[in-house]
Amino acid sequence: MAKTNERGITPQSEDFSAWYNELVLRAELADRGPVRGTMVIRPYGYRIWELLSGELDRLIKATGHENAYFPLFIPESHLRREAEHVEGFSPELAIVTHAGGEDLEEPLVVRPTSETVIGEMYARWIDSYRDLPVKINQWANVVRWELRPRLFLRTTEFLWQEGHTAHATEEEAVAEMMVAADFYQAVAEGFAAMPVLVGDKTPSERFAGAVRTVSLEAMMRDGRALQAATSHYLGTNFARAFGIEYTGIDGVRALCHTSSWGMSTRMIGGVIMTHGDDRGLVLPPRIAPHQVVVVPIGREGELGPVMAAAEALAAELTRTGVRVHVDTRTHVSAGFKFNEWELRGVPVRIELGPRDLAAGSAVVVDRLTGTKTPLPMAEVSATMPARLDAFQTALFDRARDFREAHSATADTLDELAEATATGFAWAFLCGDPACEKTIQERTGATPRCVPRDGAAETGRCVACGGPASYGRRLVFGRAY
RNA sequence: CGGGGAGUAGCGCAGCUUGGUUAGCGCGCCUGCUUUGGGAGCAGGAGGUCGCGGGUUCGAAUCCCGCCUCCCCGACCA
Repeated sequence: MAKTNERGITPQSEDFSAWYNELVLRAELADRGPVRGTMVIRPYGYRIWELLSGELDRLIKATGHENAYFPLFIPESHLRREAEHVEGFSPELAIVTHAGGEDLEEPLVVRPTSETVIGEMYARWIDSYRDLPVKINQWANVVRWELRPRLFLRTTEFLWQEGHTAHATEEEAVAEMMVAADFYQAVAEGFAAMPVLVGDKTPSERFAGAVRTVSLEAMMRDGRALQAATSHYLGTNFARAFGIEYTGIDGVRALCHTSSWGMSTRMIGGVIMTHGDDRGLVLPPRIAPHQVVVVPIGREGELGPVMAAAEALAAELTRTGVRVHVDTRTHVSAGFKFNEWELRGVPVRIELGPRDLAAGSAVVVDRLTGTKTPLPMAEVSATMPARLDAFQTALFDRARDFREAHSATADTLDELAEATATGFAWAFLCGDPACEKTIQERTGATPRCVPRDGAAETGRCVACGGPASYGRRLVFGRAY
């Protein structure tokens, strides 16, 4: 365990996971629940989730999906209908065997995901090609029993959104999978300022029961990969298992092609590990609960006018659409507040004291650079939206530059091991799962995805030297 | 599940080896006064089933046995 004085947090370079744990707790994003692996999302963390999920919800609706809600409990027998699916999830299921004071006739599984219940219902609702496509999303909690929990990254219960669609053809279902991947990328890059590589999973990394899985992979500041969201083309696997069929225009009975896609509270963990530094969290303005915090400074006698000016400035900022918070606490010092709001990742701090009032100005402080800029009061709110936009862009650019600086092509296992020790490796793979296994055993890294933007290229498998599949290099990394 | 570490006040810890007053320290908390431009000061105060159960003993936070929980590192996962 790394040492830390009671005021600071363990530096990233000393112990990244200690840094992460301390930060989540100290910034009051979340706390551990009484049951191992469970998490309480505190108001500050939940607000981030609201901002993130609000944007995603808007995009989901804008692409023609409707929200609904399906039950938490799934009859165990239903889950068993899709063989690969059960097999994939069985080690992490929570099962209720006793309820209402009696043993249940049939155990109930607490949903680890809802393909099965939703499939069951779709089978009931879909009769004709005229009923298609069905495009439904739900916001829900799911439970996957975790052996090694981490707040936000891997908790036994987590919040997410799961979209489930049914289509007449493979082309439509695959296109749907890509629509979802696109809006996930828009949220990750445009709001979380987290650059992602989007592409197919290899068969061994695919979702249990899927024909294709597309994931978004981001690099954390310790060089490891985080899967930020996934989107699946399920083929007719679930349609066959649950009887999701329609009669076509030609009168022929056919199986639907389905898709599913999800983004979870893990994204918050990604934000923390993409942007945070040794002083604490750094939040992208678009998902920051407070984009600006005003810290009034002054002795008791002179605090009145300062507070009044702070409130007036805040009102002005609110009018320009900025989320602003005035820290009116009088029992902690100004210096304490500076440190605390830096720890909690507020993009811009405004210091306002008697000296500023006299000069008709305020001091604007940037969380990323620490730069303090005295500005005439009138300019503070006028320039704030642009300042926040620039901050958002700077965060994204910094994260992308970091990823590029920690990525390398690898044509041998040694090169792959070296690159993935600190970041990503781009390498060829033949497609044999045995080679993936070899690579993981030798380097700890796994293929994260086949980046859809990767340049077309051919070569030899980094593990066996055989001819490469996929027509391009895959990204490898050590995964969270 | 395997390996390592830890359970003592809200948080972080000392005390345990070598049993013995009323279990300490820092931070935080409460009250008052002074303070406030980078984690304020002084004074006073509150706060403890020493993880749980059993045992040894005149006497256990301390020694012995059993159990539970949490954290970290490895194999599966959004």
